[in-house]
Amino acid sequence: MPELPEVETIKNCLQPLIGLKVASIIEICPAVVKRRDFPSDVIIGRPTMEISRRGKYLILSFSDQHFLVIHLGMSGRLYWTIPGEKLAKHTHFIIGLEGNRELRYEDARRFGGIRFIHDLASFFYSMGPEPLGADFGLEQLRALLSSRRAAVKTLLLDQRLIAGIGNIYADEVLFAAGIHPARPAGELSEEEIERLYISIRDVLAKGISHRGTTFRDYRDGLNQPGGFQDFLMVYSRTGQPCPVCGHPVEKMVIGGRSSHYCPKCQS
DNA sequence: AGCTCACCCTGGACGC
DNA sequence: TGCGTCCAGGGTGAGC
Repeated sequence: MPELPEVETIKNCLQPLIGLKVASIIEICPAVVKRRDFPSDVIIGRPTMEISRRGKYLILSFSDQHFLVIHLGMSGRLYWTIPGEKLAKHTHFIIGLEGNRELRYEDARRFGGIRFIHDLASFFYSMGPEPLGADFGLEQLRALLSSRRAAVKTLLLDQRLIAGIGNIYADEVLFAAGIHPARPAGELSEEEIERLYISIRDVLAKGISHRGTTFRDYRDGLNQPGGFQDFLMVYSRTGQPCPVCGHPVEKMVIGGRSSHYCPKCQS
């Protein structure tokens, strides 16, 4: 389940590919291409100019406004290797690069996808701010939550409000903030909003520093697992003792998503 | 406008 | 052992 910290880690791993020219594109499973503003061979011969991230999307930039925008869904992997390496079972897309390297896209459950896009700004038009960005402030978070009746967790998952938070980090952020995930967002106190703001930045940053969470499928840009799973406090720990107070972690469904929390530490 | 929910997909866990 | 069932989840869009 690649969320912001996982995609950021992949982005960092792929930086050595910048400047390498695209030699070939092999679409093993064309269905993973969700949008095609231009034919794939248009970028052959062009170097990758930039590899960046927006929310949970990874962006490969080529000259003249040609972008490959990749979402990994829940089981997607994007990593580089050498062409001779054995092909994994669910490899759907391969970008051959000069220098005997290739970028492979794997996705067992096919929730993810690749988009060939010209107008990046319009694609990301409705996406919320980057929570680790310098321009994401407490004021902004307060405004997003005010007078909303939906559960605070549901709003944290809404990419139009904040970009990049998924189910794992939403649960971990709310635990760190001591806020029950089902609380109506508009009822949070000023102090709780401040704790939430700090926790969002803190937990996401810790996730990045541990190279992401490998709960099951996630691998980084070198096909290696992350390390943050060893630091999860509540996610997928139903029935196990809360690391802080020892009370068993509980699970409930909020907005159709399984949500894990400590009923003593979070209110 | 705000909110909820079904849908897509398939591997893995679990029960019988 | 093998089969059937259920669960996981991001984004999208329908419907209230």
